[in-house]
Parts: sequence; C-alpha cells; structure tokens
Amino acid sequence: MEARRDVFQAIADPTRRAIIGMIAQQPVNVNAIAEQFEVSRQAISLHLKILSECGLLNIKQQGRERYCEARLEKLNEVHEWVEQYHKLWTSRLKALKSFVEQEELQSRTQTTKRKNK
Amino acid sequence: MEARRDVFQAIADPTRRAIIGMIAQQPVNVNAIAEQFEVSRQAISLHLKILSECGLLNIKQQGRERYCEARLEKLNEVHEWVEQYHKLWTSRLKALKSFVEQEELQSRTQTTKRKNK
DNA sequence: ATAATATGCAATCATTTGCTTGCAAATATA
DNA sequence: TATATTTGCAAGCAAATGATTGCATATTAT
Repeated sequence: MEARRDVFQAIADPTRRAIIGMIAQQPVNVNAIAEQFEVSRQAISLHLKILSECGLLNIKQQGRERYCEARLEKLNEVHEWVEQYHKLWTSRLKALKSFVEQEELQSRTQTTKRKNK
Repeated sequence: MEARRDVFQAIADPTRRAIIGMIAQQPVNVNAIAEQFEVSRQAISLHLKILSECGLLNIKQQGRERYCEARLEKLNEVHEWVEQYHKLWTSRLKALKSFVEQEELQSRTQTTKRKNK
C-alpha cells in the first residue's frame, strides 16, 4: 500500500466514502468510526491514513483520542472533473429535448393542416 | 481483475479518465485511443472493457472497427455524491465569509466610536 | 485468394490493495 | 502506581489490478 495517492483513488473505496459521510458534519474519533464497520480497527485506521495522506481529512489529537475532521474542499478536484462532463451531458439532454419538442410541434402543425384540408 | 466494478472505481485510474476525456466529444475507435498512450494496445483494451462494463462507454462496431462512445450520464452517481459535499463546503465558506465581514464591520464601528470619543 | 488491419482472448507476472493479528506507546482513571 | 483505553506500527497474506506477450479471428484492400 504505497503508491498512487490521489483523491480519485481515495474515494474509489466504498468504506472510505462511508467514512467521509460519517465525519462530514462534525469530527469523530478513530474508535467511534471503527465501531461503525464490520472490519477491524486496523483496517479502518489504514483507510483513515489514506484519506489523511491525500488531504481529505485532518487529525486533531485531543488527549489520547484523535478526532478526524473532513476537509471537503479537497473534493474540489473531483467536483471540477465531473462538473465539466455534467455540463456536457445536460446540455445535450436539453438539446435533445428541444429537438423532440420541435418535432412534436411540426407534426402537430401538419396534422392540423391535414385536418384543415 | 474481476471484482468491484463501479463508476467510482472506474474513474480512479488516470488512464481511464484520460480515455473518457478523449471520447467525450465524439466516438473514437480502439486503435486511435491506444495510439495516444504509451502502454500496449491490450492494456488500453482492458481499460475500455472496464469502462464499458460499468456503462461509461458504448461500443459500436462498424466494419472491423469499434467505436467507443462516452455515456457521460453514467457519471451522475459521482456527480451526486460530490455535489452534496460541494454544497456543504461552499455554504460553510459563505458562512465564514459573512462572519469575517461582520467582524470587520464591528471592529470598524468600534474604531469609529473610539475616534468619536 | 492473399495480405494487411483492427481487435479480442488467454496466460503470466510484479505490484498494490485491503485485511488480519500481535505488540508497543501514550494518556487517563481508579 | 497499576490498569484500562485509544491508537499506531509491523509482519504476513490472499485477492485484485495493471501490464505484457503471443495467438486467434474477422473484415477490408490488393
């Protein structure tokens, strides 16, 4: 476990996405996070390490506990990447929609014409 | 190579993101895609298979060529996941900004008061 | 018909991933 | 101080990943 370490990679794992969801609202300490999952504390600890290494979370030590705080801004890279394509596909959908409506309009006009004959 | 096969996993790989970028505007055939990368055609073929298995691209056979067409709508799952956090972090930024402005305003008022004494 | 082109499939391989278990260190509580 | 709690680190392991090479198949051009 020692190579690519970027945000896309980090959120590829469903457990890590769940962790982000769990700490998005307020910081949670390591054990509290681990308790929510079936896997061992160590496994979660490793996920936290990965998330922290790519900046998606900060760890604040408080006594013997460590609170994990989400740094959601770090998702911006993903947001921007997806957003460009989101714009593309929605604009295509819109274009398709107005095309269909145009077609409908035309066929209705023709029907009317036929009726009027 | 045989397990999790979801969109998050698919876009985790930089080569696959590059492929998506390459075919987002119009369909491109397999060899044309492969030529753009350093790795072997087979490696790209595998990436295409993964992308196709999770619905991110369609393959249209035309004679002996296969054109890969992006299905960007399939990024919607990612878009929605990121969007919820995007809303959260931007609203926090806004709140922070208005808080700072409020503080500034107050300190300026106090300064004025002091001056007026 | 033959050669060239576009592409898939299978075997193989080194790395990376995700996980577990056991042990150590730091802090808090009795 | 002795004990419990919270957490990290390291070793070990099976499975997944990303890549390569060689061979097969279908289509098109000569």
